[in-house]
Amino acid sequence: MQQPIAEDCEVTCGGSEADLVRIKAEMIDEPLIHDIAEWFKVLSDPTRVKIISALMRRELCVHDLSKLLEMGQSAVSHQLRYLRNMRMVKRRKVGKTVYYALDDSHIEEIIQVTLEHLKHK
Amino acid sequence: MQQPIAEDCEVTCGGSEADLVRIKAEMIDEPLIHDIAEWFKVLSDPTRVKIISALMRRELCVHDLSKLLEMGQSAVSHQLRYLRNMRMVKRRKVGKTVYYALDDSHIEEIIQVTLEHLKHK
DNA sequence: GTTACAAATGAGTATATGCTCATATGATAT
DNA sequence: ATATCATATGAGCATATACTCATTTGTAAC
Repeated sequence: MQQPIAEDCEVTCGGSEADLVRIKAEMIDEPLIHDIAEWFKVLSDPTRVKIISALMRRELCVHDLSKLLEMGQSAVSHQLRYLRNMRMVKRRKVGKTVYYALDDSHIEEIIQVTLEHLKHK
Repeated sequence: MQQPIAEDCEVTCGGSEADLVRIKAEMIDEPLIHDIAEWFKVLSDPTRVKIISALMRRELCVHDLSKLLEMGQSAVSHQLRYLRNMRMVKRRKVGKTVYYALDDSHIEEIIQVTLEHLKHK
């Protein structure tokens, strides 16, 4: 499709052609693959990890997050929008200030698992 | 540092200044934050998730991976190098062909956890 | 209404990413 | 040595990403 792939390679490296067909059928299907990638992308940026890390302690307003991360309010706000779209955080408005909190029960668990994993390397 | 942040905001949105200092101390520290982000970045791309997904069945050579993903050999090779640098996969050379296999005991577990998580949304 | 502050947002920009193409390397066979 | 196949790699390019700056929106106090 993209690049010329030898069609005459009947005896593939490891298994038979039928074997490949079977593996392809067993693989996670396309839409789910993209969901997984999208989900992991959330924590693939240091700024977002920091935000989550801070919110794991308690809910915080944008201003305080901005101070904690030593980043501009705009940058933090942009990332918070991203996290909100991904349903990782939720908002609570009180007057002029907006409080953000984690809105995903699994995220802390997954970060913990990852931390354990990184330690044992 | 980057953007003018009001210095006179003694009474911050939620907690005291000391509270913020404490939270900052409790947050995951900078180098670890970057390690976490780097680790999540591995699975933040559909192609890499597909490769991992295929290798979860059995080890495969570059050619077969290329056929399974319906992608050019070069593209697959580039991603495999990335995955190898991140110590996610390992190589086994037999003659001209190179077999790749998972080299991370935790990755399958984390994908499983993620799949469960995505289902319950 | 005006002013002031918190947060959100759009535009612009510099860098990162993932692919393609062409070529190089490594290994086997002749 | 030459040819061939499997894989690796460098350069180039198009798109995505994460920030900054300027401006807008939303809310409260005056």
